Amino acid sequence: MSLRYALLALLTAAPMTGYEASRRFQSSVGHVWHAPDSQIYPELRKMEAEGLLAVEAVEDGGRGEKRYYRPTEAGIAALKAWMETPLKYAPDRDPAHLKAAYFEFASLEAARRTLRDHIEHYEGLLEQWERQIYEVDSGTSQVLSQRLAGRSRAEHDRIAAFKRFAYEGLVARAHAEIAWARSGLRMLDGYSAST
Amino acid sequence: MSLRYALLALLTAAPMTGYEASRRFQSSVGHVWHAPDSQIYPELRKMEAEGLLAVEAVEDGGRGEKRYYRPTEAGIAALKAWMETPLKYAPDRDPAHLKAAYFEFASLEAARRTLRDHIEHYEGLLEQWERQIYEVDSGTSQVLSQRLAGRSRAEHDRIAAFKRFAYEGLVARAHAEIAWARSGLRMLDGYSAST
DNA sequence: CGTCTCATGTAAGGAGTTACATGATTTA
DNA sequence: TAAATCATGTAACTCCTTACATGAGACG
Repeated sequence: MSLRYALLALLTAAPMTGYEASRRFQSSVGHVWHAPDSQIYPELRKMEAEGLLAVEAVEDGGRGEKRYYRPTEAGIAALKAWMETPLKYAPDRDPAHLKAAYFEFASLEAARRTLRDHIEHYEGLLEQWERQIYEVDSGTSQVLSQRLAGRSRAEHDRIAAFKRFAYEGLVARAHAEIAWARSGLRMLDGYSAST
Repeated sequence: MSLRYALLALLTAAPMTGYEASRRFQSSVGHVWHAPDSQIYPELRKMEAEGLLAVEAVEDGGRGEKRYYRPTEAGIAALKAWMETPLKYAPDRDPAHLKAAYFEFASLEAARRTLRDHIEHYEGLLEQWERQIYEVDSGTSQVLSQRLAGRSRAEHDRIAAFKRFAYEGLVARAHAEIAWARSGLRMLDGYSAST
């Protein structure tokens, strides 16, 4: 259910075609809510049908038309309404911690490998998220610049601060995961030394 | 796909009926991989059909029979094989951080409320997870005691250490989430003071 | 001449959620 | 006598994943 709000939020920056939306999704909201093209296109259609998005069709030199999506007032209202309602937290489902809890069924090498993979995984994300923070700070994010166009200075700061805040949380999480996996590797070292 | 491994892991502690499995699931593996009854029963049947579980049916005084599930050798092998294969990480999909990134569409009160809810949510989980650690340390966990029955002392320590390790990771995560939300509340205080 | 990007999806299937169904027995 | 627990699920639905389809123009 969050996908539609992620899309609405993205489209408030500027009207876009489905293609643009799915490209930019990945470089902005997608860091916090992933969705593949195959989900984005149908969802845009559905939102159009429900009156949350308006479409402006533009001729595109012989090869059909481009469909620019833009949130309607109902769309903006839906986004705001979602913001006012409490979140539903998805129940915990974490394969890495599940595996770790049952490492007695794994070989020592496999256990080490999964922890190293965990570190690598979160280091990759960390890099992404830190780059996002950098882009917010330096104003190099295209989506964010569009979003800020025509807003007051005070709004700029708030909007950027919120993005920064969200990414900071993810960065902190990545650090916690990496620290955890490292402590696990140390624990495993204790067991390999004794056998 | 992890559900079946969570179930296999649970059933290695002792043979159980579907009902017992779904009760105990919630007080052990369920903290790390949630699943409702409606998913557990069919999955047990499927695993039985695939030869990963064996069933011993016991008469249950007039009202039918109880079906005790126990992992077969193939089941244990499947669990071990899963342990040796690298994890697939689910793409990021985090409604709390999504919301936070677009707080400009929320009222100040709603933003505060979502952060306070976030804190409350993770404080609840923290309590659960810390209780799990306590149960591991004090030997009060029934599932864990069954699992340890008939194993050597060295194995005891390892097995308990892995459980502890898994929960420590979750505890660390909860602390990180709480700290993040608190910092968000401070940020919002800055904005409410200035308006 | 082939691959990349633009531009738009469909189709099949698995995983998870929510709500409901049934009937016995134990506990308050 | 009502509610909780034991014991077992089914059914309908949404969400997400994976793989495939098509056809134009641009780039090397």
